[in-house]
Amino acid sequence: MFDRIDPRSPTPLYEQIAGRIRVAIAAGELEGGHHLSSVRQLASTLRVNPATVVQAYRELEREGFVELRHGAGTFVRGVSEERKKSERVRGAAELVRGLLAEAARLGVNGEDLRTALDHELGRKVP
Amino acid sequence: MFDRIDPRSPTPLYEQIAGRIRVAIAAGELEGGHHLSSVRQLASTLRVNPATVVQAYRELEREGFVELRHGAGTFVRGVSEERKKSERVRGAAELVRGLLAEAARLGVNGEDLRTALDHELGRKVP
DNA sequence: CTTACTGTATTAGTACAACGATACACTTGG
DNA sequence: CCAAGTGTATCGTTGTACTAATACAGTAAG
Repeated sequence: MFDRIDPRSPTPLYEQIAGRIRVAIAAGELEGGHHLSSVRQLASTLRVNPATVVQAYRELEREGFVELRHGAGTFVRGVSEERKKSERVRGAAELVRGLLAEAARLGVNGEDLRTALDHELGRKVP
Repeated sequence: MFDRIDPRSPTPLYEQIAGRIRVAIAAGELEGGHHLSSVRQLASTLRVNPATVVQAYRELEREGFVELRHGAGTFVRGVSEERKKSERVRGAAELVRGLLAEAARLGVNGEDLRTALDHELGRKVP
């Protein structure tokens, strides 16, 4: 799962790590109860400090994707399809609100955004 | 134009300043040729360091909204409606691409985004 | 119980953005 | 010309995000 991780990327290491695991869970590749690599193990694999992996795991914990159990390990949380969907909706709403705030800052209105989004999506799924 | 500016906001002072002026120009409240407050004057009004105002003006200059003339002042650039529109479209496209990247990171698909956007926009203009 | 594994907590170092202070250089009106 | 106003350039301080280092504490298998 971790073929390439880029220390020189502007996105922080812990974000890269969390990102991979997050999408794996969201895509259903990792099911509930799955035992993730230990902090030290993954850190060693990635040639990264254990604290960095911890930071990634903590972020995923805040988001409800995993559960850290002291002394036992880190496990993927079981999430119902129902909850997955509502989580996606919540996430989408949050992203869109951020987008609208940014847009207002730039003097771009909602209609322009909708047009742009349709355009981008249209290109990906013609 | 600058009733409140918040030093404790997570958005930097210079961004707040640039933001106000940017939307004022985009909205047509400030026309081409308009002489903006001098760096020191605005800094004094906002109780902020002149360099901070400079940073805001520079950002607006990079974006093509204003022109800084050494010894003379800072002036709003005349922008055609045509260009304003294309700028908005370009800005919107950029924002949307950023949004899609974020969404992918979180496992949120484009359809969810479109739904969320329509929802947000619908609420504002029922 | 002991050991070898797990996560936890605290601290430090590095890099960078933000903001401010100060001296410099150009423009314009008198 | 010159004085008052303008932007310019450079540096230092501060705060914060990121990463690492190291010592601590819980869990579970033997």
